[in-house]
Formats: sequence, structure tokens, C-alpha cells
Amino acid sequence: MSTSTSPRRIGTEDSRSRALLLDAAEALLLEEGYASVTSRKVGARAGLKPQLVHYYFRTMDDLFRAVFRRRAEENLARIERGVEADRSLRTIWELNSDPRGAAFTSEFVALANHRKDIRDEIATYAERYRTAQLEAVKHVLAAHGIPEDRLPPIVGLLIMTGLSQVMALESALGVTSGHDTTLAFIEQAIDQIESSPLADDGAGSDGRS
Amino acid sequence: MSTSTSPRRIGTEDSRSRALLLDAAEALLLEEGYASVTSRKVGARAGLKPQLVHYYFRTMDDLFRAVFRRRAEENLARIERGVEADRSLRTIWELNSDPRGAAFTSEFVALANHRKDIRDEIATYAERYRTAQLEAVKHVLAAHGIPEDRLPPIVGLLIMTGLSQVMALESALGVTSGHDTTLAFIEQAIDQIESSPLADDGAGSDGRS
DNA sequence: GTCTATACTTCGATAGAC
DNA sequence: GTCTATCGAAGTATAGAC
Repeated sequence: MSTSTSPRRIGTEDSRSRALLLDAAEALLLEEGYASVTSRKVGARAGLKPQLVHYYFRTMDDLFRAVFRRRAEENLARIERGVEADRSLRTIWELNSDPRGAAFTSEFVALANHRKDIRDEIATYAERYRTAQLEAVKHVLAAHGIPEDRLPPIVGLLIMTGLSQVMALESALGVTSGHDTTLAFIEQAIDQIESSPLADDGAGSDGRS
Repeated sequence: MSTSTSPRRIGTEDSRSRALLLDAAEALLLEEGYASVTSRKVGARAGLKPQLVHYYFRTMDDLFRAVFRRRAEENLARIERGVEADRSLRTIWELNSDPRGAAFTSEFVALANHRKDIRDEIATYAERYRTAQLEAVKHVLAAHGIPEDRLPPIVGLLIMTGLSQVMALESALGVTSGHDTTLAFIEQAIDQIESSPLADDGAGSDGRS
């Protein structure tokens, strides 16, 4: 079977060359976009022959998936650890605001547009990512007495995700007007929620809904 | 001398072939991503020779910019018209929620990552887009008596932009859990704001928050 | 003004040498 | 198990024919 679907080929998982190629591919992806991640450029950047890409990763798609998976797995672990250690909206906000993650994401989203295998890979991680964060948001909002119909946890999470994403994206374009105002507003909103009494009425400024 | 900057070429602006190439490029971009927009594929899709791409658009970058500009100009006009005719948050929300626009945007954002000319082009439109919408949001919030420190217009706009973008992006991946809840929430929030008494109306509204 | 013939570069991928 | 020699297809772009 291994010989039927793959007539030749091999490449061990813990090879030094393999790691170099992964690093090179990731760097190229972030710096120049996925269109620049070619076997030749990756090889050159890694100081290796381009053909090695096809030895360690059969196709370029395999390479992309490996690059994505490696970083996604790490990010997911970071989220899960952060959220476990400190269930706060601020932590979630900060984890989502990492600009490096934003560039990474936007490249892969574009890639996912026309490569089904990659789309599936990303979708899987997106779900896991979402689940981990949603759990924490639910916990925080409940603990601070904010009822679901006032602010459904998924809505709060999507607002934070959307805001950090759109600001990261605009920053990359050099468009940043209003970002500081928005940042201040969100942080204040988070403070307000998280400084409210635990498991008590939300109280304060606004009772209507 | 007289033809010093353009040693050869130039195709006219109103050529039929030129329009066919633009259409083909845009379709390819949306369907398969920017990496699939090659002179050969664009030519084939337009039913023309690939070399014509370089006749009507000197480089591939020029082609991308033309594709972007055509659609961006149209979208901008749509926004400005919509916003002029009906200054409401709902209109802005709906204009931003067009899924076609989202796919278009995400491709170009990825492209902008490593092509400066395109980045500049997008940034310019992003600013104009932002300005037009912000004006309307300011107007609506002020009219309904919502003070800046309660919800700064730019924050409201970025929240709407971020939400519609993140949901469009997730939909493309096939991840849609929580979207209906969020959609309902936002629409309800918009209704709530827009059904509040008008500040400039005869009625004595002091714009409570 | 419009399009074709063609150059030359780079691509992904495989077969086979160590 | 690791890497090199090499292929055919596809990429952008130009020079020149109609």
C-alpha cells in the first residue's frame, strides 16, 4: 500500500533538513505570501536543494499543511494553557491580538480558497480554537452575572475576534485611524465586566435590554 | 524619446478584449485565488491568447490593480449612494455583509502582503470606504442621542466591519456555529438604536443612554 | 490599434545515484 | 535513508506581424 499510492519516496519525521525546510517555508509565507513559497525558493532559503522539498513533503500542498499544522498546534496549546490558567476576557483578547498570528491566518485563508485539503485542515483547527475560547468566555460572563440574552458568549467572542482581526489587517495596510480609540474602548469594556462583582447582578449603568 | 517610458505597446481603455480579460481575471480570482490568476489562465478563460494580457495590462500587477480598482470603485459608489439615501446602521451592516465583497477583499489583502503597489491601492480605497461609512455612523448615533463616550462611532463601525468579515471568512471555511445567534443579536441591537427617539425631532429627547 | 510568434525563466515532480 | 540529475509544463514578458 505504501508502495502503491506512493511509488517511491520517504523522508523521516525528525530529520534536520525537514525542519529547515519547514522554517524556510514559514518565513517565506509570512514575508512574501504563499505565492512565493515555491520548492526552489524554500530550498534556497533553507540552504538545500529544491528537490528535497519533494522528498520530505511529497507535494507543495503537503508542505503547506505541515507548516500550518505545526504553528496551529502550538497556538492552540498556547490558547488552551492561557485560558486554563486565567479565565479572563483580557487574556483572550490579548491572545487574539497577536499580530503575527493575523498575518499567518490571512495567508492561509487565502490559500484555503482553492485548496480543499488545506481548507479542511484550517476548519478543524478553527473549530477547536473556537471551542476553547468560547468555553472561557461563557465562564467569565456567567461568573460576572451577565445573562445570555444580554450578551451571548459567542457574540462577545466574535466581536473580539472580529475587532482584533480587522485591526491587524488594517495595520498591515497602514490604515490605523481609530485603532487607539477602539483599543481603549474594548479594554475599558473588559475591565468593566471583569471588575463587576462575582456571581452577582451586573448592576450599574444600564438595565434595559 | 517620445516613446521613452513605453518602448512598445498600449491597448485602449474601451476595448472589448480588455473587458473580457478583466472579467476573466476577476472570476478566476474569486473562484481559485490570486495564485491562479496567471496570464495563461486568464487568456484561456477569456477565450483569448495569453499574450493579450500583457498588451492591455503591461504586467500582472497592473492587471490586479485594474481588477481591484474597477470593483472597488463600484462598491464605493454603492456605499456612498446607499449611505446618502438612507443613513441607517442597517444599511451599513447590509452593505458590509455582502459575501462576495468579503471573498474579494480577503484575496486582495493576501496579495497586498507582498506587493507594495497593490497595498497602496487598497489602502487608499480602505480610507475612502471608512470615511464614507464613519460619516453615516456618526450621523445615526448622534441623531439617536448616543454620546461618543458610550459608543464612539469608529468603534461601532469597526465592530460591524469585524463581525461581518469574520463571519464571511468562517463561512467560507464551513464554520458557521453561532452565526445565526450573532446575526440576530446585531440586528436587534441595530433596531434598538434606530427605534429610539430622534434627537432632532420635535419630541424632547435628551438622548439618554 | 490589435494580436501572434517566440524567448527565456521558473515551476512541481520523478527517476535513479549514492 | 538521503540527496542529485533532469523533464515537461507553465510562468511572465517582448519583438514584431498584421
